[in-house]
Amino acid sequence: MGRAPCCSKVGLHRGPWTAREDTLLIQYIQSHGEGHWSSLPKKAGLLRCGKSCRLRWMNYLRPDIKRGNITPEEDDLIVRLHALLGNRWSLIAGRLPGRTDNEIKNYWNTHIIKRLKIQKTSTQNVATKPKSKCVQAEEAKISDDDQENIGATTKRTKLHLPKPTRVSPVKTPVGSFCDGEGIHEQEAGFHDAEVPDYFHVSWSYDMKKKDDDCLGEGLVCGENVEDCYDFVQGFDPARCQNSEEAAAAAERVAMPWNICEEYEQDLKADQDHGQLESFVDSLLI
DNA sequence: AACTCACGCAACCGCGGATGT
DNA sequence: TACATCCGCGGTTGCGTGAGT
Repeated sequence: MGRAPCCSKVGLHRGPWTAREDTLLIQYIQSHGEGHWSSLPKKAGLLRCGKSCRLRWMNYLRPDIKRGNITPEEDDLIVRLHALLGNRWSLIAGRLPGRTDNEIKNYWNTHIIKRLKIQKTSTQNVATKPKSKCVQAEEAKISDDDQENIGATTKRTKLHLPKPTRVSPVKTPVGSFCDGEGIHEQEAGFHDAEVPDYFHVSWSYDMKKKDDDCLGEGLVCGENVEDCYDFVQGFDPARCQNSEEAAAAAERVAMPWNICEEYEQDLKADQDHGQLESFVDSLLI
């Protein structure tokens, strides 16, 4: 497995981009399109490495990038998606049109973590209404992060979670969903006794490439049953308090809930894993 | 006015999967 | 099959800037 040499090793420019460099990159991509990043700098007349060009384009120069502050709606969606997906910033960004993974990652690390820490502190000092388990889950993650950061100050270690892949073993599921009141266990909806293999079809970058808005992936392709269930229940308009909230939830993730119903009917009606595998595949095409 | 400090964000780094030869 | 290269990702760094003293 090789690795492209970094800029410093081949004497290329580093650091902030100049207006001239931006112009060269924009002009080249406008006339030749994205891609072939390794050869792009030379062709475009840039003394940058391909990775740097790609990063600059993806995170800053792309015309479809949304500028301005993260809205409360986007903030809420980031928190929800992070509870489901963890630090998979590119997947989270995929649900926020115009936002980049880098931007969301920065926003999370600066604004949201700080806010959740403040919430944690305030709720520790004042015992009031029981805290949402969603918030608790995020706080637990943050505490873990703190521990990792403590270690990182003495020795920088990197943890690379395995990329999700298609797996087949059937796990014992624990139905749960997360709403404003917390995580609810064993609620009606999914079936706890039997979980077909296809339920464990994981998030996959390949699948995602087939269709960025492939809604089947969120419905049936979570890393595990909990993820699927959280995702579905967390955004299910049918479980919102009123029609306005439901419409907003549906619009926010642009998710056709008839697929969910169809899926559940299918689950009840047919335990043939082969047929259901095909059903899942059909959703992913 | 000068200095310090904390914060936000753009950019870099290294890893590993995907793809090509 | 083995190796090289490309590409995209998440983690991290470091600089610019504004607030506070």
